Amino acid sequence: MSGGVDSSTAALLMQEKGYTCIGCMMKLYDAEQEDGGRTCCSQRDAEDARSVAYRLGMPFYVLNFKEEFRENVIDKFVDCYRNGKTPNPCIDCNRYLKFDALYERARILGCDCIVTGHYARIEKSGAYFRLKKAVDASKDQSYVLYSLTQEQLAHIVFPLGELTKTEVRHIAEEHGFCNSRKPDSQDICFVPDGDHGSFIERYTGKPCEKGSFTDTQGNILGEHRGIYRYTIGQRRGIGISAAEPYYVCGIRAEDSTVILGTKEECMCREMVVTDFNWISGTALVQAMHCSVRVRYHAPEQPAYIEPLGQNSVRIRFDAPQRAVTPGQAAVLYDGDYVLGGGTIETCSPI
RNA sequence: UGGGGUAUAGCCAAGCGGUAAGGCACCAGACUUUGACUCUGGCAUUCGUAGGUUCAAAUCCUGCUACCCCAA
Repeated sequence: MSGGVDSSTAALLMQEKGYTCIGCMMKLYDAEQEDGGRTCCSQRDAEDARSVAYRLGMPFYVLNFKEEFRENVIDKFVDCYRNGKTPNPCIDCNRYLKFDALYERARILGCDCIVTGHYARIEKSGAYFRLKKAVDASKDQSYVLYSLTQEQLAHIVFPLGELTKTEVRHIAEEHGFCNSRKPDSQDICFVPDGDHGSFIERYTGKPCEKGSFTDTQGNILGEHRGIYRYTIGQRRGIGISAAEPYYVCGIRAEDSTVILGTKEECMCREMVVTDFNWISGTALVQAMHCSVRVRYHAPEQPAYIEPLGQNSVRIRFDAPQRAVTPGQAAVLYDGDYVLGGGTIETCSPI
């Protein structure tokens, strides 16, 4: 229970189905500042979660996962950015914390399954479990859940998968939850001010690591404030005026260079995706066509998928895509079902 | 110390006597359980400077200053 309306409502719905539940909140880090509840670990969030648990008559535990979070989310986040890539910490948090560390702890507590407020569905199909998009397409979170294994899927329940956000808020309101109108969380929870560049400098203790902006020909256009402040496709924050806006179309960590170009120069046709997880538990053997999502809120794009060893695939889009970004997740879909996903390792310009 | 040209926001730039377009950059919101993208809004009481003409001047005239080009 994060203290938000979704996990609170999930707890309620599970209890209404007759399950005996305990409320758990993960303490993931020490908030640098308490700034009005846009994080997931503030004092306020804990009070909200506890308040709901109390109202539902559930025991409520705050579990300390600061060490695991630091190792598997924050450190990875920082390393990823410093390697010129763009991390997705929410995916790592799901993978290593919510559905791994917390799952382990839940078993110790004698629980049969974990319930979260994610908007996604799990379906049993024969001996297998399938991960499916939420009914509310605008809130669908299947993208950030691609790393789930069959074993995990067998012990997870997503009670909100069939509901819309509006319905969830309505249910929370009806039950008098104090967080029924709480704004949706946003930004990286451990960087509440949104300035991840400065966060990385504070965290590593290293000052601003400047370097050059160049165009795609290698001409120097200016000086940047650290490669970790940029991501592929980014327009704002470059500070160079020209006839056309500049977009980041490449980041070279070796010599700390950020390559700028036009919107067209950010297009990509093919990428290699590693650390791949197939929801079915069986790796792809034969090349195939399916749909691919390369960012959270983006429609899937048709593409051709080829296996590259056990854990990697090569993906060629039917049509070029803009700003495909190493470090971000590529998730494969067959209609509403998630086939699997992995981390974008490299992408090649058109 | 001969001739010519240009000076408009952080950058580029329209305007050519009637009350400062646009683009880039920047800022603020919206969107968003990652980073981005995108969208909306804001951004020169003032046109290098000092005077003059005019009901009215960024626009015309004069001086000055700065920069650029061509000759030396």
